[in-house]
Amino acid sequence: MGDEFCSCDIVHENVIEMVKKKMPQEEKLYDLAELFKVFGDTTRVKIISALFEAELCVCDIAELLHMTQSAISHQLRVLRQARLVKHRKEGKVVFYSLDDEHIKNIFNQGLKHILEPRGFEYALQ
Amino acid sequence: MGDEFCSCDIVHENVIEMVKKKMPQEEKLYDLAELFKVFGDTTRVKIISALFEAELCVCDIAELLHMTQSAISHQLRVLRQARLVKHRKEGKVVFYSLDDEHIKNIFNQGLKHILEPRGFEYALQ
DNA sequence: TTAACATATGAGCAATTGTTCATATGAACA
DNA sequence: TGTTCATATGAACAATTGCTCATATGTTAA
Repeated sequence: MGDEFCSCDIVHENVIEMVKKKMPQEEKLYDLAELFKVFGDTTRVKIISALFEAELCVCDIAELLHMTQSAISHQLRVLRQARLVKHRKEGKVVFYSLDDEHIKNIFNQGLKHILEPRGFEYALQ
Repeated sequence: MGDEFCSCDIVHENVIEMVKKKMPQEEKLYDLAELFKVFGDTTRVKIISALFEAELCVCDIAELLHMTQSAISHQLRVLRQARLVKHRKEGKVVFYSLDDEHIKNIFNQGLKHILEPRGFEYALQ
């Protein structure tokens, strides 16, 4: 028994079967990773964080983050495609804002983890 | 006024100042991005998802995900360093489990976003 | 229409990342 | 002690990513 993927013999087959049955579909987990990937960049996190406070145009964000308009525009595209921001045009100016109530929750849960005091065992790592 | 970062003149200075004051420290946002980066990989998401169901040894995970022991071990290292999993040794075997109550919340909030029906405007993108 | 401007986008490049392969570590047992 | 086995780790390589630069798009005003 056991695939070629692990050389070991002590695989706990019954536990594996149980876990396999309970796990979400592969596709959902893939999408989930794709979503978190979007949150996994400092620039994008900053943009999201800024949009919590106010609707902003591309130039505002560029100015705020001290980055080029192009760089911001590229990242806004990623955020748009992930359905995290929406935009509203007013003449030449495009205003961006957050598009989802879940975003703040995801964000805050993440912050809770970050701010949690580190246990003893981790001080050693 | 305005830095060299954005060529535009219509920057909303007052809004920018307000947002700048309200935003979390740069360092916290960096750490947050680092955390989400860990969630932003299919293999790691699968590992976390599996550990929701049961404590597993490295070989179990490798078998479950049809991946090599080495690949899994490398990823467990990343998860350990992000304080997302903890390990327990029993002889030669190392059992991994989740290390944080927040993880499930982050995960579930992400799933809510994924599962949300897409709005009309996004069908066009 | 033409000029000016706000934003979007494609190509290119450097930096980062995830896997594989080979090997090291460290525990159990003969 | 030496062997076996479960896991960890370093180097190398391919794939991905985020930025820059140049330019395209689309809107406003002269």
